Amino acid sequence: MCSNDLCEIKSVRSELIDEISNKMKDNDTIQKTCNLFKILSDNNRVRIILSLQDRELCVCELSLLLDMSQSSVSHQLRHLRNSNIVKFRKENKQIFYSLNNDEIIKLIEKGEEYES
Amino acid sequence: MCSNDLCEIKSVRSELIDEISNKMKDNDTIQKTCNLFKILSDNNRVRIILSLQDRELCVCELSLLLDMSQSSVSHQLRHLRNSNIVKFRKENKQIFYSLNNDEIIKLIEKGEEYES
DNA sequence: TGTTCATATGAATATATGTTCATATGTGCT
DNA sequence: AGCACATATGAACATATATTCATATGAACA
Repeated sequence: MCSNDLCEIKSVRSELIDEISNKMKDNDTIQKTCNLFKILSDNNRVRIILSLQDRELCVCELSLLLDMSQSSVSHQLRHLRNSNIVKFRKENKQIFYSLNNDEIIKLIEKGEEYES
Repeated sequence: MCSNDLCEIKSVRSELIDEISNKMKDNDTIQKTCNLFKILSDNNRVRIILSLQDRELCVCELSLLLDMSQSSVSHQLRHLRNSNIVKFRKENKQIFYSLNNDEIIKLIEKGEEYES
């Protein structure tokens, strides 16, 4: 028997559901992970990250390399900054971006390896 | 010197950009990876996947467990089916969903481990 | 065959997100 | 001080996506 108002189903295994619910990861943890994956869900953002592997590039070089407008690159870099994925360094008029570390590359590669 | 119309920047390192461009991964590969990450960018979808680890559940059990409407669960399961992440089995009136394999769990855990 | 349970699905809605456009900020140079 | 280069940013716009609502489909059962 099932006494919920979400659905009328009678054949729910309540004990199993309770058990899974208790073992379920903390929602904040899941949300944090999802936010990271969301960063990696955009083609242009991933291409920016891949471009910054092993070197630093300035905004216009990224813009030129990836065929994106300067504004678009800048907006995406802001997301990557906020997510602590990239850092930057000012040199004269230019701002050079680079990866904070290689962890993000490894994660992308794990995604790439999935079912391939 | 730089002869592009994307930006007016003169200090672009053209040779470096060409080199990176040549080494850049195939765009289809990147897009495919991004699509996978996009699947994992939604909290409810990830919770469905985590719930299906080690067992099969029917739609209403998922709905009850995750406090989502039946319709919403069903829509999300469609995405997971289309991405080949889950499979299903019919038993009488119910449809039991389960993971195709554990690769997706491992990927989620990799994301969780990132900067933690 | 009519009813209930279980799930799927299309349309509508609200929200989130990426890009563009215009402009602001800031640096170096003449 | 004025100008060109380099980047950042807010607003507007278009698109994508998640949820809800209503309804369709389908199986079991009386």
